[in-house]
Amino acid sequence: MNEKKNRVNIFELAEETGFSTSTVSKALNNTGRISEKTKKLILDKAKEINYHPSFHAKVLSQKKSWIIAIIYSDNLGIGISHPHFSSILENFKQAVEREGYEVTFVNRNVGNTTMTYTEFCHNRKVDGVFIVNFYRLSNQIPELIDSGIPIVSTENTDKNVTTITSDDLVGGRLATEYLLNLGHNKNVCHIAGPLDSISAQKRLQGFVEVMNENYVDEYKIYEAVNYGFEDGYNQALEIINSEKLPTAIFAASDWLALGAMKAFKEHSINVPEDISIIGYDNVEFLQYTSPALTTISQNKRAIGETAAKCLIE
Amino acid sequence: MNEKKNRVNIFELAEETGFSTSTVSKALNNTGRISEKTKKLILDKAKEINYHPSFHAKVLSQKKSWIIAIIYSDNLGIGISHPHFSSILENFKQAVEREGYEVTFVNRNVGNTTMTYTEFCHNRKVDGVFIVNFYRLSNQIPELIDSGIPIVSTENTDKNVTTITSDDLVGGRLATEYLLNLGHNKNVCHIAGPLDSISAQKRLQGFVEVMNENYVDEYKIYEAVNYGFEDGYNQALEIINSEKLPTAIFAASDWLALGAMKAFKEHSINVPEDISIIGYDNVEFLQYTSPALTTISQNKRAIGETAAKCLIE
DNA sequence: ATAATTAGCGAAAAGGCTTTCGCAAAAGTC
DNA sequence: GACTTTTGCGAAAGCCTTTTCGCTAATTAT
Repeated sequence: MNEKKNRVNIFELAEETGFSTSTVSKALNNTGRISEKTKKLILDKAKEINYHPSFHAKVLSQKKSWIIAIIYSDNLGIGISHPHFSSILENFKQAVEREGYEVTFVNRNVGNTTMTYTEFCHNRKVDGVFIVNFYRLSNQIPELIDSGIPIVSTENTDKNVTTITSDDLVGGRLATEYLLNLGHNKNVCHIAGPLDSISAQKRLQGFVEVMNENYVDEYKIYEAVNYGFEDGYNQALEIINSEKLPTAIFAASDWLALGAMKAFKEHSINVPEDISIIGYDNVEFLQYTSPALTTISQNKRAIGETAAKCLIE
Repeated sequence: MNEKKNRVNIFELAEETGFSTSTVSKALNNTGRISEKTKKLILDKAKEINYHPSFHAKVLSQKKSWIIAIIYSDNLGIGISHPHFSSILENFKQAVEREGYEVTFVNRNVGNTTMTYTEFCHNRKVDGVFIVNFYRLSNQIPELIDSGIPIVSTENTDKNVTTITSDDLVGGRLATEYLLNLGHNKNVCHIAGPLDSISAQKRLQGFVEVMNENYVDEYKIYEAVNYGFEDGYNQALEIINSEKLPTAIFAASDWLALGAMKAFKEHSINVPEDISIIGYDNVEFLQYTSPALTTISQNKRAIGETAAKCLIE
């Protein structure tokens, strides 16, 4: 018995059972011509000697890696700990894991060289890519799309990429209708997200549509620099400095809403007594704070799972 | 020109440069006997034809995968989207990526078989394991420790595992001292975390120590079932039903604190007028809510980065 | 000028799996 | 019973690197 022997491999299993490696392989992968009897024999033995095919060898010889690459980039640099997207990601992860896949983050500076997204994906033989929360789209994305690797995205990336997103138009409408139903039929304002993002555009569109449909023309729109807390704060300051304080605000994200609330509080404007605010995204923890923020919920579970389903086909 | 050719591999690079594959390999890995001239020649060509060594082949032939496995398990089932741990994880990830490593989540049910942690790690040839927030320690952990794979953990796992954790004892003391300095020298209570966790024990210990040192003996301790929002809520109900309402509370986590606040609010007990609360963990978003929760901060960046450093050695 | 090192390089094996293809035996056809 | 088809299995090539070891050619030492 050699002490420093390597892990048990397919040859060992072949030897133990008396079959050839190819037969063993067929048994394990449930493929090719093989009798039930032989298969069972091999599988039993495999379990007995605790054999698991080497992951990397398998990837090398097949084309498939059972790995899905995550492309994630946010402006805040908080990565995985973003309350909204981490939740989408988690649900996505759970869904793909159920199908036998796993996720990895693309990391283009590996070893000494740096690769493009496409190079990374080919190099790793990843089976698919999930683009989530891409801050400003990289110019490498078109190349990635051309490469033919399946992609889904939470952002509107490209006409050729399946995009999973909650319906921002409907969401925008819902939020606005909520405010109208509260009785605010004048002096309503919308703090929009950065309007170069499709989602911000759609939410705004929903807002405007509902306003028009209800013949409300006294509304105002502010465009935030971004979706963050600070941005909400800044916009609120502008609002406070405007001639007439609105009675209701639809903020395009929960962070914007929170930031705005802080500004109002600092200026002794009470929410919701003096001004109503509705947010967007339904970041989980907000249900625990007070005053609880009314918010339009995006179903993160649905987004994550649908993305997974689409990718796996 | 064959159309359906595979990716450019080391043979191609060898052919292009006129050297053998072994020489090329040496050039790429900066190893073995090779002249500077040859090395440069090869590296230049590599860049030119856009060659990147196949990840999986490399892992297969070396022992190293440059992968670190994450073992994560929480009671809430929210995985990666846990506000506290995701932040630690993100910082850890960034730190190891800087060193050329990447992270993957261990997923024991892969393919058709299910593996133990150890099997998974060997199978993937992972170079290290980061255990973060392990809810109830699995009985597979000892086996993993024995396997010799480097491990660090955020939880007190085992005497043989390096554990990176903020100093809960000091934290517990700080929180308690804060309350004392506010003038609460009687009728203070502590909502402890589940006392089978070391961190809960330490925080409690800190509390008791400071109390004794200041000759305060009028304090009470409640043990929450877990660290969550609900648990805090439930404990607060108990507190409310007790004979005498405390004037200050040190909660062992921000969630506990938040849950408690909700209960108090429902019973028209105002925070901080009627009762002071301090939390623990410094979950980021809490700075955005109001009333802002005072909290003992755990430096998640430091934890993540230190863990990374320890693991890589 | 000769002997002893050293530097530079390549052939081949190892790492562990899948898959094609061919062959013999078993089964089915008339 | 002769002929075709199906079935079960194995040899060998492919996937892509790294690494050991031995062989020249170039240096250095004497």
